[in-house]
Amino acid sequence: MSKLSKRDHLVKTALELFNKHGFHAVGIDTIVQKAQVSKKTLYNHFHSKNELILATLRYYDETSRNFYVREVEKRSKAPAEQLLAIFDIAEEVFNGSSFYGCVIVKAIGEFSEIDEAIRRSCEESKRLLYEYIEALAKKSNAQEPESLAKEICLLLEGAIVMAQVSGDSQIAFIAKSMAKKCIDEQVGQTV
Amino acid sequence: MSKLSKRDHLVKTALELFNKHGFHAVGIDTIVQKAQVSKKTLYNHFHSKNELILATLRYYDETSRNFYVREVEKRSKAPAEQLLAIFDIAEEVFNGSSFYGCVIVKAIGEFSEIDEAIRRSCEESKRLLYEYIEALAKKSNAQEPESLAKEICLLLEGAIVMAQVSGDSQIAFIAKSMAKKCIDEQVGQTV
DNA sequence: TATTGGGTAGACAGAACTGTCTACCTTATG
DNA sequence: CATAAGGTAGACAGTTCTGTCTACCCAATA
Repeated sequence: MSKLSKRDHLVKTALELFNKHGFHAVGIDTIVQKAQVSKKTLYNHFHSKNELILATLRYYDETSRNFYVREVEKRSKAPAEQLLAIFDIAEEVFNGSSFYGCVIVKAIGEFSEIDEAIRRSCEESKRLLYEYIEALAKKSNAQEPESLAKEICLLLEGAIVMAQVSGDSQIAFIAKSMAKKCIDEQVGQTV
Repeated sequence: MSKLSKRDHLVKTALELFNKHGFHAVGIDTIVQKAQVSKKTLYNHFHSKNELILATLRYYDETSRNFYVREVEKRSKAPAEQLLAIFDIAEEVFNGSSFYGCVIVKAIGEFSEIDEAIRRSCEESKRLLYEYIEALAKKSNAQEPESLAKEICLLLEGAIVMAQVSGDSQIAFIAKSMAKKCIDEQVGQTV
């Protein structure tokens, strides 16, 4: 019980720090200090920093995708509209205080040529996101759901980078209007 | 003369390493070893690692944007087609052996909350890219060139991330077809 | 030839980071 | 109460990193 919550707390704290400052820039000492946990405890739960990073990425992957899925279903029941809702949610994320770009992309940037396990975990994460979007595309009876899903993913990734660089969360709505055109083309004037 | 070329060589080597492994992951020792230059020489030219990073980003910004501008002009004279050519060039870049995602995005991810000068340099770099695209959009008589330029930038950034994660350079052509729709909408069936 | 500038190699100091380990504390339970 | 599990604080070893500095070398030039 307390074991799980300590571990969980460590992962959450680490995610916050990694997300903000990057993975190499944040040391173990900083993490345990911020998490109010002893170094021993951290190394009881994780054999190494890279293992903590992996756990952090898995945690982010799950909570972040869960969040999107939940919010999407909250906003609409029509699959085509759900695809569009993704961008409304993204805008709110961009606007939030803990947005520093995509932590998965950050991890790939720092580890793709250094740690194979981290690289794979990141690919998996992006693949799962794609599959979720593809499933929505199929449900909305798109003519070429794979193609539409790639387009939506591309728009989402583009919006994330633009929002990170410019700080303008409204870019999400530009991406949304572009997504609408892609969807309409394949589904035929839904919204 | 030899001074300039040493400096230049250092910057090129550093860019290669930073691009591949990230900025924090690459140490000064690695750079001087790979560049076949003594540590003293490096610190004669740059006061600190961060200054070397700044020079590296400036160098990348110039050469990379120059490369795009040159290639674009080589491929077409019509501004609307030039906007599309950007994605053909991007595909070739993605396919190249030295593509590891956008080094500017990588730098923002590692330094945006750590080093203000680096952050500003990255923003400037992306701004200059945007302005180049906006200029092309204006030349192609787009109804809303700012809006079109944002769309093209978004598609380009999205394609870079997707290519980096999936390793599939063909994503550039998906972005290109999406860009074509955006352009046609504002310019009126050009290509 | 003598000198000077700019290079090399690399030792070194000092800081920071990862990971280990000891010594102590707290809390739940038999 | 006694004990055991799991926590804390933090010293410590060993490595690595940044940045400095010394000692030497080579090539061009007065």
